[in-house]
Amino acid sequence: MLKDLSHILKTNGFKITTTRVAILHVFSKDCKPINAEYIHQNLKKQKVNIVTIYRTLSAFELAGILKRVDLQKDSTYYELAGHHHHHIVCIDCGLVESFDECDIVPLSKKVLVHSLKFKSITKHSLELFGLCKSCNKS
Amino acid sequence: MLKDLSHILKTNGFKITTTRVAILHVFSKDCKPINAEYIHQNLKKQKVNIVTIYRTLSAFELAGILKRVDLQKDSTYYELAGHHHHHIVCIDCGLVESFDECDIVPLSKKVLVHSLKFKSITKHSLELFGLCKSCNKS
DNA sequence: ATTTTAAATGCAACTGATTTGCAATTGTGG
DNA sequence: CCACAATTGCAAATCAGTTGCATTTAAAAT
Repeated sequence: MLKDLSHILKTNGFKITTTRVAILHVFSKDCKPINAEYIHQNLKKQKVNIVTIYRTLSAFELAGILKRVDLQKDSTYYELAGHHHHHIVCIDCGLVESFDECDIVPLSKKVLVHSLKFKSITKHSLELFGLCKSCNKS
Repeated sequence: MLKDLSHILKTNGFKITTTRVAILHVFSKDCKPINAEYIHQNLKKQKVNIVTIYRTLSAFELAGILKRVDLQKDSTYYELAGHHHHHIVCIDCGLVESFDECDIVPLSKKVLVHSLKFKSITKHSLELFGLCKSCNKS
């Protein structure tokens, strides 16, 4: 799997550094949206400066390796840019679950037809918010 | 119309201050999502401290007068909490247009049925991103 | 109309996330 | 193995937003 990760770096024109492989590893290990701070804490052995993590996240997003996810939290979350999906976020504890259902494309087309000012739609955000089963009890 | 605005304040248990009426006025004048900085600049005559604006925005959101809108910009945008709608945002110039179409409720229900961890869905975010007619030319 | 009181405001300082400048380090092609 | 550009770390800066506290003010009570 580590070979996979360096392959991602290579095909995107990045140098294969331990730091970047390790960062990618955190993403592929926990398959969920994470932020810079989370990565920082999960790299105890590496001791990577948080600035480097921020720079890496930006670079990876620009290259299309990572996708920014908008969870309406205080900081920016990213996940591996794999297949298209969305999230449900618990407004109480912050738990995140993914789902694949997405009917947005036909909606986008309809909206675009009615739109006065827009010519094209290239992406969308869609996140659901609610209470997870644990938090719903309280 | 100013009477309307003070009425909003009164029914929500706020004092009728010139500052707050003025802030509400900016929202009702330009019918689009705006941020603290925008309000600050559009209150030249009033000279309201930006801290006051931040506090007012929070209070109004809590009271349900304003709704937070997530446009994937650097700062937080709000608009008057009226009827349910969503936005298209130009990824080039930031232009925002609204639309009313929204099929999310049936989708939410389907997702909830399949969800392992969630018990209820209370709200959702949905914004479209693309190029407006001016920016599409370049 | 005047007093009283809690809400509203301004100012200054602070926080937390993220960015920038610059010098030191490290992959990688030649 | 060398040279050079990419990568990293460190310190300081930036930017949105928050907090503490003293002052002001709208509105309720007198």
